[in-house]
Amino acid sequence: MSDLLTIGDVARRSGVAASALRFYEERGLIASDRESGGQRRFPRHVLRRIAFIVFAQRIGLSLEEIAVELAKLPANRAPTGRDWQRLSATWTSRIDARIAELERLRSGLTQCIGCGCLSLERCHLSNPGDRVARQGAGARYWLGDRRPR
Amino acid sequence: MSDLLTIGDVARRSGVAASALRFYEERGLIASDRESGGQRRFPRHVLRRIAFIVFAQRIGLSLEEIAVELAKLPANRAPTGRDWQRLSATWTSRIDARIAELERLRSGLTQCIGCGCLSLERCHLSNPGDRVARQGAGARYWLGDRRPR
DNA sequence: CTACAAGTTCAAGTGAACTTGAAGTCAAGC
DNA sequence: GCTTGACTTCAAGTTCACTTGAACTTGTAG
Repeated sequence: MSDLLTIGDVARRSGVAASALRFYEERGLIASDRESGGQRRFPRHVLRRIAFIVFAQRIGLSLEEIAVELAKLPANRAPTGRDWQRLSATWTSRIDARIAELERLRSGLTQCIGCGCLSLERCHLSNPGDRVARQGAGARYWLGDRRPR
Repeated sequence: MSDLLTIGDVARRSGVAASALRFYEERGLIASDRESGGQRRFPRHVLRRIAFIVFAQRIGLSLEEIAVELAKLPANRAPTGRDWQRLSATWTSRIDARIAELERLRSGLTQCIGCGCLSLERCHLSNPGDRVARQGAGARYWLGDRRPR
């Protein structure tokens, strides 16, 4: 197994479909060299980047947000453990916020829905806006979202 | 304010757009009577149902799943607090599972990504398949999903 | 050298959850 | 009785994150 991986290699090793990898490349989340014939050759460290993408999605970030984060990595040298940790630090708070929301929802579920306060504006389980359960275009101020404009 | 609400009333009171309410009705999540002229008139208790829908979405259920849950409510009488609580009981475990996953992700973020184990199959932060961060068609067995067929 | 698996691009399709627009009808206030 | 805002349906559009298909080219094993 050489130092450069074909798209098929990367797909097998990461569990991410080749079509998705091409899509990520198109969106600038990963990069590849090209062989003389035009085929992609990925440096091995792309696997780490892909792992990060998968993690981040699972946490609830959009590809666009992930791209922004990944852009913060140094372009000229291979990212160190410290680089990665700096990125992920931001997210810890995001995860915490989402956990807190889920805990609020859990108590709201047993308390509010059963008791009836849920039926109106009194029930403000606050804290909106993370993307995992992001607001559609419709505002839901039951959950603390701002009122629709 | 009478006992029957127009779609505009419901939209204002729930914060859910009228177009979304029509969509929910089409999908069988809520129901309405019609006036002679054909306009919708919603019984007041639909607000509770809508609150439930919004909650459930926030937790991560799809509309289809929510429809299944709501179908368990007694059709012939107004649901009691006990009815609602029976529904939401199922979800508590779901929320707990999602919280657990987020906690795993949080530690994975600081430990695995920094250290390098994330780069390959050794890193199995298990437990797949809730819908908030649901798997796309691409499998990601890094996160414990089954391998693609 | 040839077969054929694996790669390429580009356009179009998918599904979830809605929104938007067009074209028309209803209902409430004056 | 008329105006005006709220409502109706239906079809088509939107965003996200990909996948699928067609038509074609590369690269490797025998």
